[in-house]
Amino acid sequence: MHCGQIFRFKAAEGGYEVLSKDKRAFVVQHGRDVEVVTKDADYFENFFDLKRDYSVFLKKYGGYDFFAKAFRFGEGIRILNQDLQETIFSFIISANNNIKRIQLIIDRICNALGDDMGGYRAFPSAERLARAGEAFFADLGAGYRAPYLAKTAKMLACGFDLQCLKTLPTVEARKKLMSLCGVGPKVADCILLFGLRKTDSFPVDTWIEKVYHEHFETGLKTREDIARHLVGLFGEDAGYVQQYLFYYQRENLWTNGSKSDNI
DNA sequence: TTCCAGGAGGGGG
DNA sequence: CCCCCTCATGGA
Repeated sequence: MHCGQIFRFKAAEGGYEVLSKDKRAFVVQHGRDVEVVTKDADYFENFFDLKRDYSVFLKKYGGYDFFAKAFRFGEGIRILNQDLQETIFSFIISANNNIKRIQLIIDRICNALGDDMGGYRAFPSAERLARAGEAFFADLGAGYRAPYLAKTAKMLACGFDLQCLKTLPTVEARKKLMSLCGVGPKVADCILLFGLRKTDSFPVDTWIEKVYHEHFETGLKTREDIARHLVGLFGEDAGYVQQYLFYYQRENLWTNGSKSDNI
């Protein structure tokens, strides 16, 4: 839950309450197994990508020492299949922000505008977000992202074609996503990966930039170049590899306060 | 006080 | 195309 793909979850009943779109699940870990309790089993089976065998990534990339450690550390990670609109708004908010505050802002948006589902609230529609306007987002503490959110909500409510993105090649879908206000290269990559399952995407944020310079090579400078290089290296597996590396890097710097992991 | 967080938009060259 | 600056907000 803590690998930064999803922002609507909280501790509950010995595990977590997980919200996606207008649906809810409770997850509890028992040793190596995780129990998922929900009324929408099919939705969350797809959401958590439960049919895929993730051990193949260790077999393929275990030769990279840093990846092998990252995989074992983050074993159980899934690339989530999230609602596209929710993913778009969530990651616009994520720009130059920290996860705790991203969670807070999204929580406030749902509490203010989401349908009451009986015990929790749904993520509001683009139409409702568009009606709320820029001031609404500013009042919630979205900061300078408030106008981005308002503009993108308006675009999505006014017929921006999200449907075609699923069948579009990754490069084309990326270009189209970046025409949304507040969606640059990195945010687009997150939307491609978590909202459209384009796994030939490698979101490069400040943490992945550190990973790259510490464990790969240092030839490339811009995040765009690094992302392109890593997609070239891992292809359709790029998104999976990225997630293990991101989680490991971030969690280690948190708990140890230093990079204790150079190999 | 300064730095940092799952960066992006805008201007100028 | 590139480089540079600025943009809220809150915690460390």
